[in-house]
Amino acid sequence: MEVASIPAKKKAKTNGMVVNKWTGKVYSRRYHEILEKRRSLPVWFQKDEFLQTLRNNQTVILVGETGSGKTTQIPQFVLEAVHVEAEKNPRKWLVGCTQPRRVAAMSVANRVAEEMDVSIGEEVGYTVRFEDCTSSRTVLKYLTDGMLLREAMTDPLLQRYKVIVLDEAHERTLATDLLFGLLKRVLRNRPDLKLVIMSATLEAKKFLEYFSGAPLMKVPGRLHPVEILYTQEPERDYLEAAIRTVVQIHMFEPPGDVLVFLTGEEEIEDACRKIVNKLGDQVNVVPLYSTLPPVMQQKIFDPSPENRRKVVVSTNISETSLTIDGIVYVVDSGFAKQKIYNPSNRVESLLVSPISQASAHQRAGRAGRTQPGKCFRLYTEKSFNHDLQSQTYPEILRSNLANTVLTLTKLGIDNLVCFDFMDPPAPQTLARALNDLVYLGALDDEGNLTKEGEMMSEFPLDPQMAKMLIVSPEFNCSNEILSVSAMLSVPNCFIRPKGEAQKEADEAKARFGHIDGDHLTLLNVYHAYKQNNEDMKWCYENFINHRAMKSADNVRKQLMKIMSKFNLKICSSDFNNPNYYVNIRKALLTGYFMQVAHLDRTGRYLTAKDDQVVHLHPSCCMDHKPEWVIYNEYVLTSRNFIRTVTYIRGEWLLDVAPHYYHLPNFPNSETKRILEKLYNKRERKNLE
DNA sequence: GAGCACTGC
Repeated sequence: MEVASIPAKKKAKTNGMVVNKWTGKVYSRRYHEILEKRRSLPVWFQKDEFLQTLRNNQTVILVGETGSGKTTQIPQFVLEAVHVEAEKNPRKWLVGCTQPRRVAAMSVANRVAEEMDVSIGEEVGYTVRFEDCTSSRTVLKYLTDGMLLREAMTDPLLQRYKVIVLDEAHERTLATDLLFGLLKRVLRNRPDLKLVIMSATLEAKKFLEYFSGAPLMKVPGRLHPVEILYTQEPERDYLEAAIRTVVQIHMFEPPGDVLVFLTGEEEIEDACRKIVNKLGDQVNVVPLYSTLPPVMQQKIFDPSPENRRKVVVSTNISETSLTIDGIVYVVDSGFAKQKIYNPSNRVESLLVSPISQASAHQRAGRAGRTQPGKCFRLYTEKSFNHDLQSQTYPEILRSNLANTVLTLTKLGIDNLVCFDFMDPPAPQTLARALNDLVYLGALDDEGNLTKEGEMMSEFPLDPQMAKMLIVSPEFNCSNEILSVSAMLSVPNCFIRPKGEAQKEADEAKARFGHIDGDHLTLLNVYHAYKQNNEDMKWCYENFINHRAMKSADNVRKQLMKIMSKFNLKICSSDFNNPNYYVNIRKALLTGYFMQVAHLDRTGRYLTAKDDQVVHLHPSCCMDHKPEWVIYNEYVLTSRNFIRTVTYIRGEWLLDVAPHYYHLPNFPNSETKRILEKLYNKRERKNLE
């Protein structure tokens, strides 16, 4: 790359005005204004150093704290370098930059388009699920990490790209972790491809070892100093301590907004009430969590009336996804709800657990964005140093990997044990995932992808759901299974306000209720929504979340497209056919036969094979307890609940999943004895 | 008779 020649090219002028090499137009005034600001960003002081490093290495690791400008500037630097080379080589090359979140990919792309004085979707674009805002002119593309992984499925060597920038690598999302291993392989086969790993704080040593030989470049951030204050003694009750701290900040500290980190919706609402009880309208208290409607979320950005102090009580959402300016004080409870996966019973659950040191660091940083701040940690310094792990466990170690294994297999990784994971998952987790995929028919006994598995891997869904979609035409109900799948893929559509309207909401929900279960209830809701022309008012009157429905419709369209691609028939039984719902329930079971529970003689449900005692979730719409049910989710909270449950018949298990309900290798249990009876009954029938 | 940290394809 001829980095040195860049300034010369910039001198192309018309009437003394500098011309934008991308559009051939004279740069706007706005461009020059922004350029001035860009030049003061910390990364600009290391621009030449970065380009030099990139020229001499295939992989570069760049660590830059918040405010360094790396996400917007580095891809543009890369582009300059690549463009110089591309002029000699007319082949089309793309610079791709991944983000863990859709919103970030879209907003950063918009910002960079503005900085480059081009229209979004032209030279600079983005690709996220449901939206591809790029064109044949695009040279710089922001995309979600999951999207790049998808692209790798059809383009294993990522031939369209000349440079890939993996941003926010420290977050260690599942997709980013898979891309690490994948890209290492691709780099070996494509000496011309370059990779830039960008991260806030990271376990530098671990990254350097993993990308052996890659140089590490550090860029300072532009944060104001944040004073860290610990408690002298461990706090017994972090909620009470958090409220007390907010009151103290309000009474003794100079003006400035407060951000409190707690763990969940209920706790946050509770804390907000208590703070209001203590301080009344001296402060402006605002809750913040993901399920809050966007209008309410927007409230955190509104200036407080009469310059009152704002207190934002938030979940982890403001640690990564949302940035609130003007925060001067952070109160860190030291806890967050985190996903835990237990491979032995395949249960994912949310558990309130201590955060990592890296996470605590990130939280503290939120206090220093606009001026020097203070962070009150509700734990002791000793606890910080000795009890908190340095980094949060990467997601890959906390997830069910069935989908991951399917993706990797599709990507041509046939020996998972040899795959170069930065943190290899537990062998038991991988084994369980492989097993499940064999049961689902996605892999054969040798672990090779089957034709069906090939199709399943193309659906952006869990393998069970993909399976039920693929078989649904055989049950003449793919239309209905598409709708159910879409509804299961979006947030809960039922709104249940606290207080007086609750009863009304429950009655509204009951009107959609289907006697045979929740999956069919969801189908009823979807049908009613369409019959009422997707009307917002109708949703409001029926306590249905309009956003969720719109998003379900979107998902449904995407899934239908994939179905058509494989020539899977889109069909329905006649609604008056007595088997209309039977067919749907059988199709559901063909995907979810591993998530079945049986009612024992004492009136408890036991999961098939694992024999765990589970309870119907109170949100379940069935007014009776059928002998056999399938469930969509196993949730571990105050009790073991199964949620979204539908009635099935035991005999169907023998038809739909004889390999899974093969008795010789079934553990001894009441369920097994019942299954034996079913098999015997069937045999007698066959003999008659 | 209870809940959904947060993402993503």
